[in-house]
Amino acid sequence: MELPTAYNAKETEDNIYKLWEQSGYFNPDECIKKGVCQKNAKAFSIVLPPPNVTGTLHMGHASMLAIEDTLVRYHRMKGEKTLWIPGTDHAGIATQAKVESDLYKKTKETRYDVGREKLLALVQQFAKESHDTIVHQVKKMGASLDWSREAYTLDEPRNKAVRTAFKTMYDQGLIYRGDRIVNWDPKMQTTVSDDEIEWKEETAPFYYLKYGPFIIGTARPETKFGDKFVVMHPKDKRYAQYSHGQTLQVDWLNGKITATVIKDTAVDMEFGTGVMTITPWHDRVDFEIAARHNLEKEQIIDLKRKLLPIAGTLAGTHISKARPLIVQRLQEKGLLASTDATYIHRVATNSRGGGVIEPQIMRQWFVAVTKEFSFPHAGLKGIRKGEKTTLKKLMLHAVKTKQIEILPKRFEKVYYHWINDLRDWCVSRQIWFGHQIPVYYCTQEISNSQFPISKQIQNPNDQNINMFVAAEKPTKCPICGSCTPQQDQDTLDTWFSSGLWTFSTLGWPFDSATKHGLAQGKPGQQNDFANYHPTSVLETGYDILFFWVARMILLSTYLTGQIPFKTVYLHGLVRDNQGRKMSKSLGNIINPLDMIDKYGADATRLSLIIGAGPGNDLKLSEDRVRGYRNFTNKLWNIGRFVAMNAGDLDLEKKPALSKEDKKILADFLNIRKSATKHLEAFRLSQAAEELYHYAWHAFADKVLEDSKTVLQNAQKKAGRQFVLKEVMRGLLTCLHPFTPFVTEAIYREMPFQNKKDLLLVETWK
RNA sequence: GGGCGGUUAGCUCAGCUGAUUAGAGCGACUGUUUUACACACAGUAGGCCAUAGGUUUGAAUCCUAUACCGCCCACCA
Repeated sequence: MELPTAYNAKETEDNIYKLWEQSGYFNPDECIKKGVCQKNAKAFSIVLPPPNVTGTLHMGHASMLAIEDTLVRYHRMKGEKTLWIPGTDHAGIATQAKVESDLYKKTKETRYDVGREKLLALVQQFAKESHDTIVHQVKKMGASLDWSREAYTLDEPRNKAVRTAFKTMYDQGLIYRGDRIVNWDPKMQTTVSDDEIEWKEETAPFYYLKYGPFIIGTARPETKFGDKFVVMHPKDKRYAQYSHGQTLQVDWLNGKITATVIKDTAVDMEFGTGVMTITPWHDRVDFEIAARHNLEKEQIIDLKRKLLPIAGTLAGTHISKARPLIVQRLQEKGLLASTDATYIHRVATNSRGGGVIEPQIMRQWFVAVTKEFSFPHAGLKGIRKGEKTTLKKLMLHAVKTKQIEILPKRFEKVYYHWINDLRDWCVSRQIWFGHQIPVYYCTQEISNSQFPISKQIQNPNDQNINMFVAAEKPTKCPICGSCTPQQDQDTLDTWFSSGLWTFSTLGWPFDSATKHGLAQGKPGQQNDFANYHPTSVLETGYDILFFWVARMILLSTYLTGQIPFKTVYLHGLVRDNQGRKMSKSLGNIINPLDMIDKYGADATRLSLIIGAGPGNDLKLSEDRVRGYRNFTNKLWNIGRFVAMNAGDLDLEKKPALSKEDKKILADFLNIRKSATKHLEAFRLSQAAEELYHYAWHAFADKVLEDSKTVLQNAQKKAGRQFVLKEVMRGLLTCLHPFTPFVTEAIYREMPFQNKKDLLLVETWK
């Protein structure tokens, strides 16, 4: 057959992907059915970190897909029962923020203008389109995912898992409702978790104010109305004359107030004057000081950042307008001692497209990470059923006992450190797109109450609400027996549903009678959890170690009694060739689809694998991709040479091999052995590099060149032809996980004996 | 403030448990259109492996310190 002299990735790849999909081999059940995998073979499973349905894939996703697909293909070719589950993440705040911003740009309407139902319809529409784009891109990369098991963090089976998880944790007291200080985003009108905060540096005037005999400093004079407590370090000699609990009359913003002296070690004696007043409602550190001394807390700023009646004449004024007025008043009253205009401080913002965070004390739902409970499962190594533990301890336990290994190892330390400082996790959000909290209120008892629950902040001590938690929507109220209970309007943090990902995609929760998985909802796949959990590898970027990896460990160990995965492989960030983050504003984004279009998916994949170690950032340039495109072409021509020169070999009898022939075979076997070793140790880069080097500079440059003369010799010809075909077959097999398209395309043209229908399921010995 | 990582050819990086003439890719230069491939081939140039000490028969590799670059966490009113 006449083959073109240059490999054309663009014309080949989509057809090859179709062949793979049609073969069914991405689904391990099909592999078993068709006999390319044993039913009792060792399992290898990965859940794809679900991309957010907020737009399109970037190079980071491409790198993730390349790494995972390489591992998956390798293990599939090793004959393991291999499952890679695809899915997408609804990404609550991020997605809703994107749709809200698009809506506002288009029609100048806010979410409150269009209402919950219409906004959700818009979000779902956007999510659907985004999903389709993502799936298309994922396929373009050649990812061998089992699409028959595709999941979505917000679909019905996952919703069932979320409701069950919430209910289980609530029943054991690990989810509770509490009035605590949270990060409130006034722009998105929702709480956000500690991890979702991004600190931005800002220069703002810093004011020194006279507070009775003291000088206090602040960058936020608008919070100072209610300051009745003045705090200093108990060992500060400068203020030894003042004693804890002592009161003094102070002339303040709205006239005379009674101030109380508090001594607390949280005060830094070196900073400023060593004295500060506190605003417990709007500052975490102040909140903790107030909690320690049981001090009164007062709200100053409302949820829209407007001042409350405590501000007197300024009540109802937005703080951005109020601030200069307050400074002016301070000046008039002679309370302003001095101003430092060059003060640099850091402002907390919502990294998911929101605004400046205003801490607030609010009634929200929390996961208790330090509360003791008795462990409900048997089978988790090192913890007995009924043993007292905490969620924090579970998270530490799984890694400390080496049941979970984090690569690179140095991230284990980072992980421990993060857990040690972990506070209870606020899981309720006031956005509309997400899993609605499975909490219900009896409408008989709370007829005057307002929903959503966050609005009840005006009356935080109200304990009269009759509520209950249910995994299934109740038809009749179990409290009054007659009303239709109303569901809480809040939604859950998106990471709560992604934290269940390894098992919510494998059939959890189970029907207690049949032990069959319910979430999967497909007959024949009910044993997915038994077969594939814990998953083998969790591969993701190191930037979401805390957001996601830690939470999966928490939720999986607690809810299933199993670790979610055995190995965590953390890849680095893909940066531009100068080491800068890729961003729209810098205009340095390299789009994976562009690279695939120009150079092929194989070249794009190699450029993301070679030179990338776990945890290390990768600098990518178009030159690199072009270089690997050249390699795919080289490989194609190696294939052509072998097909042209060894095609007429008699397949029936094995010819005699010369010493050189044997050496060539042995050399290749060494390379394969080494590649195997590297892959088992997750050194993908090393494996790919050695194979690359062998194919080009050993097999092509030496063996093929030498063969040109050997093949002229009638005695030696058959032996050499045999060797060329053997090595070619092995080389295609070993390279297939890295460059699946071109190797599959060559394989189709090769005159091999007992060829499999696809290289995809050729055996890696 | 605490922690972590990096510093090897012009650029991007390998170099795993110490002994290599210190490597690869891209780029540069010279030559070659040879019937697998010019997206190629043959060759050339280019490195006191950040700095200073130490351990060792032997260090790019292990230890200590310093400098610079980067990242993460905490956060000071």
